[in-house]
Amino acid sequence: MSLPDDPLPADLAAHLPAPAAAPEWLERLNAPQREAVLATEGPVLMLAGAGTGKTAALTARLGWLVMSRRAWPSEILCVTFTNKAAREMRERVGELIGPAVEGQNSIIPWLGTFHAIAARMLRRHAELVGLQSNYTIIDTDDQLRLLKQLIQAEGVDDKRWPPRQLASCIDRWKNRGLNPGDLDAAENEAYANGKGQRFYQLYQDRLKALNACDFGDLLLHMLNVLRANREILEAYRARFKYIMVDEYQDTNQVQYLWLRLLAQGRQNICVVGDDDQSIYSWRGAEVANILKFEKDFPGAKVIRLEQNYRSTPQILAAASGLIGANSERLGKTLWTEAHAGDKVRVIGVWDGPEEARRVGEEIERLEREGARLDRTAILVRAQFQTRELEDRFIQIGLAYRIVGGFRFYERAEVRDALAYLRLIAQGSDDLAFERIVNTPKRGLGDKALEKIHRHARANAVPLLRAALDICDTDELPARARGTLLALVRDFARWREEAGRLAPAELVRVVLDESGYTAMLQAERSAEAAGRLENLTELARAMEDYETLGDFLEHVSLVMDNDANDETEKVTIMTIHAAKGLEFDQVFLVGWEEGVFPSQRALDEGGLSALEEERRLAYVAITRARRRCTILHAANRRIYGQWTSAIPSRFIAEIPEEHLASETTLSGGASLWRAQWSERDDPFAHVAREQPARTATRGPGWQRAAAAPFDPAPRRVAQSTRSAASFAAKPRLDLKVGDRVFHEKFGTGTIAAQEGNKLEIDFDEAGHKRVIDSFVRSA
DNA sequence: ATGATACGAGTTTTT
DNA sequence: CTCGTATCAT
Repeated sequence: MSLPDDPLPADLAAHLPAPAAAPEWLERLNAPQREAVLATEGPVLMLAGAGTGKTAALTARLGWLVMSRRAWPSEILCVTFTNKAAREMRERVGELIGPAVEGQNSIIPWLGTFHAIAARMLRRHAELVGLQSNYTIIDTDDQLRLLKQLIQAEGVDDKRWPPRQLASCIDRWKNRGLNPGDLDAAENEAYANGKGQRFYQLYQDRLKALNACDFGDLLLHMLNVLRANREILEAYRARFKYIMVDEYQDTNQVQYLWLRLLAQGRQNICVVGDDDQSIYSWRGAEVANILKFEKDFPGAKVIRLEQNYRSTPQILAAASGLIGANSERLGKTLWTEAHAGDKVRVIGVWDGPEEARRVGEEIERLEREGARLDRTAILVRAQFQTRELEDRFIQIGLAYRIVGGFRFYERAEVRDALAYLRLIAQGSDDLAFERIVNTPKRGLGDKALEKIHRHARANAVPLLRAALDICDTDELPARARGTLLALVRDFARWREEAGRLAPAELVRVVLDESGYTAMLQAERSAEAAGRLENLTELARAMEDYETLGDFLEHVSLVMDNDANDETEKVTIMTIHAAKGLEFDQVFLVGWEEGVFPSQRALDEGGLSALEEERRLAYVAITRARRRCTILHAANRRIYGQWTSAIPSRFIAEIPEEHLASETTLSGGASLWRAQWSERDDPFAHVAREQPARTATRGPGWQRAAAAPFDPAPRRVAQSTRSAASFAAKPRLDLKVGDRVFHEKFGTGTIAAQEGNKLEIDFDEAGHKRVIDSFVRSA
């Protein structure tokens, strides 16, 4: 077995500097980093604490392998978890060796995410798992629709056994490298009383029939290929002289098995990770993989990167003290040469709204002192916490951006557009057809679709073809037949045009002629405006691709939304999303029992879940370069219910000498702290103090955390007016009664104007107070 | 076929 | 409370 050759950069050798000379960038690394770079042979475990220059070391190693001519770029496998990380590494390697090989569009061809690399390998071996090499990769949305169809076809109640649950089972199985035949009885029971295996098998069969696979399949199929075909495995082993893996603590079982197969043989595998930053066990990551690396690869060289270049000693000590409470660590001692800096601040407030006000004030204060908003972040445990902050920031006119939520290609409008394109590229893409047949509304509902389906099954043709055929019959009402025929003809025309037009041009034409654009324009909401923008953005992204096929092949794996923001904004995001990032100022909100650590972790996951929450807290604190402020509220409204809350145990676990506590509550922070040392059980005193007031409504997890609190909190004075906007002059171009447009709330009518603050009755969002600079005349 | 209301569920997220 | 889905009524 030999693999098709990658295009080797033929001019590389000619342009590389003499191999003997140690490049200057190698000298700039610290001793352990350099050691990790130069230890090219044999297994290496690089334990890289937060902010210790992990990426620098990894990219230097990659560069060194090439420049010392130990391997051609195409002989190095370098795996990351996110496209972002892959992109960053590619850029940085480019800076090291790039000048020598300018013009190469891919300097290291096998540098990418697990999924991108597996997808690429699988294109070569698709037939071995019953797929064609032009298979499509379906996303979660398609996956769920497909599963739902299967569940209903089997006559199983999809209320009692939601498709989501089945999807997560299948995902879990695939993450663990299990094929349908590998499930044991217990796993089989996990869905619909022992129908787990059957549905898994049905789903795989259906995917095969559609020439499609899901994300999990990319790795599992490839694992199956490597396991079943010795000669293919040997060919890859021969090819990849060196293997590098980033964020090894995040690998799941199938990724681990996949790597182990490839790395055994030469044993030139270098993994980088930090067991203290393992925060993805809930999606299959196994910290055990990094903990047992030395056993898997005997004689592995363990290199610790412990010099931190990011944070102040105070922040570092706070984080180290906290993570020290975890067991089963590989153990690192982070140190820094930086000056002491401020202690970590802990601020106790009365309730959620006060927390948001306080964060706003602190940020405005820092801003006046010269801090940059784009180097400031507010990290939350869960997405719902962003709302209060957002409300407050809109009110005081503080520029912010919220990271997370839906990724670009997951947005409905983008997926709709992609469905059109997929159907143009492949008329047999039934999932795409179903998606857009009545979007925009064309009067083709369930009835019509059902008939098309029947026709398709009867003649064993794809839905699009069946739609054409059914127009020759009188099965559909004349009206529906007309629109359907028009749609099918549109597709025929678009397919022709696809050959002539650039992809970006094609998508504009399609969105226009299908009426999709018109549909959004007709809807005058802020959301619709945003959607139109997203579609423009999609077309722009397509300009980088030559053909429609090229674009579609890459879109599901490597599209993400870098909001390339022009204005300086504060970032609000989850701690998970912040991993790998750093900010001068970090605000950590909602550090209360039940919020962080989350109640779910406390209820369900036992000690290991709590320790993961603690690692999350560690990640959160170590994002901060200069200043770290933790907030917690005594009362919080969750799902409409006021609940009282006690400070997170994580606050108590931070060594006191690195904390500066303050509180707006009488009694002070010391009171809370005292309660903590009293008992290990976080709920002990809650139960003691308010035994009779257990809530009878709401999800169990709020009940366990705290008794409902009433009456509504009212302790803190209302309306701490933002200093920045206090004396501002009103805009002369606006007056009460004017119609205005706000990018978040849509159109509305001005109800009152006071200084630069407006009260607006929005058509959809209701009555809001906003700063006038955020609206324009409508 | 489409809009209106009831109902239930409700961390973390990448590919 | 607030969202999305499911069912129902038009």
